Amino acid sequence: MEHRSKVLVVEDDAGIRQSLFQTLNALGFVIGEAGNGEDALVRLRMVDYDAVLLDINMPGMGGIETCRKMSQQYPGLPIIMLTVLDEEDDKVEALDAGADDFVTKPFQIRELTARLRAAIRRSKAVVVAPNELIVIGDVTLDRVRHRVQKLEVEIHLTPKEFDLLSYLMEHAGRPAPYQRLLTTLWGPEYGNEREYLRVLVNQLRKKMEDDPARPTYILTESHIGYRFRES
Amino acid sequence: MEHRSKVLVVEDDAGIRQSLFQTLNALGFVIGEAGNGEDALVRLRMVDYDAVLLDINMPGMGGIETCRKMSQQYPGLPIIMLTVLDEEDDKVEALDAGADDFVTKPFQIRELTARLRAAIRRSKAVVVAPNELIVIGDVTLDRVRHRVQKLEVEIHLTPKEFDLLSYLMEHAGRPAPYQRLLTTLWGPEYGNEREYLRVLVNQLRKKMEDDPARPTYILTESHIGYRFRES
DNA sequence: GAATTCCTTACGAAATCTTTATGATGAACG
DNA sequence: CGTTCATCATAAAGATTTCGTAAGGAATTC
Repeated sequence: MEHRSKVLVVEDDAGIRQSLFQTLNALGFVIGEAGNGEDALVRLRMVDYDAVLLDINMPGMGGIETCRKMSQQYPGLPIIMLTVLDEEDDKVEALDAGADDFVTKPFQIRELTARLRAAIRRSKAVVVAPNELIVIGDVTLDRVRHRVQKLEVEIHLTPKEFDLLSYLMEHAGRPAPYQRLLTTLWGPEYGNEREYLRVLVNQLRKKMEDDPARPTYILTESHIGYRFRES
Repeated sequence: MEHRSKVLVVEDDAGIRQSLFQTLNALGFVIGEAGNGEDALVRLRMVDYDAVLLDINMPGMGGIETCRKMSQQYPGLPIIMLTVLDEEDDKVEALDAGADDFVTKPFQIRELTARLRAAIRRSKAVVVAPNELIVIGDVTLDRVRHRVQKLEVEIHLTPKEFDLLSYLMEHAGRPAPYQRLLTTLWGPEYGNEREYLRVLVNQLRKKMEDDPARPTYILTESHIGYRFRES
């Protein structure tokens, strides 16, 4: 079930590469390795990676140049660069070359994975947006046919309920503030009518949550709004 | 390889200035000197310094006033003030005037350079990574998803708690004065209600510190405010 | 006109925020 | 060296806001 993200590690130091391989592999990532930029580009042509971990200091085609080529050839591919402390100027260049984020060596593996996951999540989110089909967990929302299914079973929603769910699922993972929900659902002049929202959420939960009192899909962010759980 | 940082030392006492010059120069900094505030501002126009070391007690335009002018004219320029022991009010004023950090005289050169380097690193990092993910130690704060994790496990925070942590982590390493925290969290009319802040900090510590009585993340700067530890 | 959808109100429960009180800590002072 | 005073930490109670839920009526659709 759980989709293991594929990450390409590009690093000339075989020791670091090895250690990254072991650690990330143990954490559930599928790792590909490359010792230089050219090699990395070849591997990208063969395998569909979810992200690239790229050392900025490499002999031959350097990290910056590799980064530029990658982001040209594979726009949207998350690239995280490994930089050394106090070489902040490199980062500006790297950003320009299309890097998404940085981790400075020596790094904590926790920070690395956190940024890696965040970058992958972001890249996926972009794909979802123009898509007419959103699938999260057991729930499938078809924006074209205006239909919602949970575990292959159709759930009948009223138009307002559908719009709410649609908005929440599109922004799954991040809280949707009351105000935004109200204005997108009812119009700009409605901004304070939270009661409407409460009632609507309640109806929606009754239709799609196993236990409306203990929701697992539509979660409430107290004082802020609501958010759909992510994947 | 290592880019030597340029630091402007502003200090009226020629002896201290001289000694700072020698020490910092030996440690790899490129030093510019100014004997008063006016002179310092002139030099800033000519050279692109990475940081300023500014004595708070100076004849003519005092350190505070100089600091205010500098941070207005060069926002983002790290300013570290040299204060004398037990002049807490000066420190608050200095922070308010735009200083990043301070070192109390008499100081250890080690502490001075540590703060100096930290301030420079921070200033560069801000330009480079306007990131929604802040990772410090075991704590990860995601501003987009409005979530905080410590060691991969989620910590539930109320909105106020989140805002406080968010501000502290964003400014990690430098002291956040009461006043600023109060006005950013409660609004401009709140400036003296330190009790609120104390209680809020206490709640936050209970949720994220291993031992709230001996905090390692949210440190208190006596008479000044609070400071999130850096990396 | 029957069914569906939507709007509106109401109220107990829960979460969050504010306020007060008390003990601990540490610096200032005689 | 003990006292005084201010700040800080902490707990706990009280006030306020927000949430969930049911229910009734208006508007709309079929």
